[in-house]
Amino acid sequence: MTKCNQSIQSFDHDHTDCVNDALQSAENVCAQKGVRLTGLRRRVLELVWESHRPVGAYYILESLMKEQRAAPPTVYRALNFLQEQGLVHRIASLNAYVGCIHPQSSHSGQFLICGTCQESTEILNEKVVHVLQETAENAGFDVQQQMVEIIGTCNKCRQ
Amino acid sequence: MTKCNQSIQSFDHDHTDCVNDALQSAENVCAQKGVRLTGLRRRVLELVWESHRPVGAYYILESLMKEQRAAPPTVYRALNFLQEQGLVHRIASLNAYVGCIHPQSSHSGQFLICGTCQESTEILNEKVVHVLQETAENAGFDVQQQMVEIIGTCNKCRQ
DNA sequence: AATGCTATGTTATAATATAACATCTGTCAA
DNA sequence: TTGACAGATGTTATATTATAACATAGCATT
Repeated sequence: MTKCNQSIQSFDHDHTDCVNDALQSAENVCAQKGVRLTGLRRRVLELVWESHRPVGAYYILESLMKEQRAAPPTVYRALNFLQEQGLVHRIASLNAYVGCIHPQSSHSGQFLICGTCQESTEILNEKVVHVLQETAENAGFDVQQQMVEIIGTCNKCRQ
Repeated sequence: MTKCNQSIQSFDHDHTDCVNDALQSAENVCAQKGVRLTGLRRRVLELVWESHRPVGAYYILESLMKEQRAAPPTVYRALNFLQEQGLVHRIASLNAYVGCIHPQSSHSGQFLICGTCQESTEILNEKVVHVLQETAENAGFDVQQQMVEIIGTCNKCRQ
């Protein structure tokens, strides 16, 4: 069975597996880094992963409020933690969050974002990473993070 | 005298020239496209250009309010127009706007954004444009816009 | 148990952006 | 010249996204 790529194969696999894999992977990453994946943080990560689309903080908040008392800072703090650990990415052009598909390797996210269905596919083009790094270096610029967001229409929606 | 690059040479040139050039260029672009660069739009563009940093919509609003009655939609509509005409870019990671340094040629913006001084330098690396285009195409994705924002520390601030 | 650190709760508010509808202004046809 | 239309702007209200500031709880170490 194909693995979830946060979008491309949305409907041809059992997404529960993807969520579980992501959570297990997160446990490992956090254990290795010596940081605490608390119940709350774990649950927020799960909520992010359950959606095939990038989800807004307030959407997560609503889901969370069905289970417990929660306010915006609750969610934002969890999301910030998850971002810092490389477990989720924030997509700036959508003000939304999406699970990272390879949290083991540190990297900046590159995304194909469909304006029609809102699904987002994370890609990782090393060539782009390097060229951008090089360009920045030539300008004496020290890179901390690369944000690449490509907005357009996905294959499914073009048909 | 060097020309303004929205940041790199901030303090070694007469920025008034840059602003004037940008406004003149905008007039030409709009005339050519048959769209109206009204007084308001022109003034908003000028305010964007006057700053060497990307400016927020509410900053522009405040400036504008010193001269005339204005409300958020006034500013957002002008900014949207300017974006559509390729005269300004919106930097998603800052929720801020910056004048485009080559509005004649249509393109997506690539930016080096300094986290220390907030200055942003627009770059245009064709290689990146092409590689991203290619990557997207291979996924059957139709690109409408490329957003590249590199966050880090600029040369000046590293010293 | 006392201490201190991290995480979470709670309240309020800041910052960014848009909806919806009213009015004005310029253009062009009759 | 006028009136009819379209596009631009004004106006009011509100939606959406995010953080500040301070209080409390939970856990680890001594």
